[in-house]
Amino acid sequence: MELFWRHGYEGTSIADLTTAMGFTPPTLYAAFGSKEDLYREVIQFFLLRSERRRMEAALEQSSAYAMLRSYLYAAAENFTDPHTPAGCMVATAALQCATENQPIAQEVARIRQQMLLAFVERLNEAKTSGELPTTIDALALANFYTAIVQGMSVQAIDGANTNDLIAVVDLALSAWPGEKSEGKSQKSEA
Amino acid sequence: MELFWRHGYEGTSIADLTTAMGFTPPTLYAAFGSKEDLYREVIQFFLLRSERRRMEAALEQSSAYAMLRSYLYAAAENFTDPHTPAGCMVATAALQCATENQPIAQEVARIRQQMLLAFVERLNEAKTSGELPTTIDALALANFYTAIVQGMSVQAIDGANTNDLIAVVDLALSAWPGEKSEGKSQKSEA
DNA sequence: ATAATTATCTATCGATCACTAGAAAAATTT
DNA sequence: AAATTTTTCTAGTGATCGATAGATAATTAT
Repeated sequence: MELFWRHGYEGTSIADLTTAMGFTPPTLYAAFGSKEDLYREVIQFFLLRSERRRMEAALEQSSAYAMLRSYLYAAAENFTDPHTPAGCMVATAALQCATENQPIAQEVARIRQQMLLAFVERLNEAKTSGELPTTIDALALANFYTAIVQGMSVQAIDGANTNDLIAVVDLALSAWPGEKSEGKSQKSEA
Repeated sequence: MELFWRHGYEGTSIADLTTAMGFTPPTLYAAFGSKEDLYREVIQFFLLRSERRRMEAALEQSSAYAMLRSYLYAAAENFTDPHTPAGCMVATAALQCATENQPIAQEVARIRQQMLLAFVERLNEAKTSGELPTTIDALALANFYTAIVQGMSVQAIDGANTNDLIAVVDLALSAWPGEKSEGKSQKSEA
């Protein structure tokens, strides 16, 4: 996971993987089938380990604003965690790749769309509950906060630290077009 | 340029390039030296053709807010221009690559930093002129709008259209912490 | 027209790509 | 302990990677 995270799908070779894991190619192929299968498995592992945890904690918040704040602060921390490669493994993964690897790019893009849709659903709930004006375009708002997450991933890869990203998050939250009600277990402001 | 733009540095092979250009490898090497040299030349061409034009038009605006609006609207259009590959060739390029291509990644990252610094300078001018409160953190604000640009590039690659990105831009502009004075040749609102 | 130069070709270089057949070793079962 | 199964290894597959030597064709200079 760390190799794919840091170098991407095309930038990581079978030799890199087997060297890092301490065995030879046949063992890798017996265990994972192919490089593509392994990458898909790694992405799923990453999602369970990082992304899903982040999203589930965020969705527990009682307001959509608090959900976004929770998610974005967690992203700011995780993208700059010194124990893992910088950035997000899906937010900015496989954006450009060779034609033969297009299926990989599409799969990662599909996961990004799912992340977006989770935001859209939560924002629509907020419109129903009255937290957001019904005139708000939930998809546009979700695209905006998703863009922030993707931009944060780029900047983390470029060397930004946690505080840099928190400053970006605070500015993004200032664009929130509804009441800024608190969630039930909000984090402290930075 | 189109091949590198669409498939990235690692995703584009010499065979891809020579086939598209209609000659053989020795011709390419006689003309450009190496794949790496060619890529650098392509990036410079891209900057002159797209990025610099966008930035110079934006910097002509008389207010920092109008500059940002000009730049972001131009990006929304350019990133989704059907005549060119989606997204930006530098904003989201070479984020993950093999160890041996790290120099390429660093060069593109350096260009991203220059783009950021141009924003920072303009925002500091805005603080001097009184357009922005002196309490504003220009670097943080520049990081925020740069993140938006990078996120827009990701979303353009994922299939977003111009209006999708304009909606993101409008939300980003709503976070502007100063007076929203108009530039001398502003574009119409969407 | 001939000579010199430039440009492009064919054919290939060694290295590395993802991947695998078949043998050897380790673990498990009887 | 012997037989079976599973795992991992050595050693290599053909394909493609970026890049090049040497021949040929096209252009330019004399």
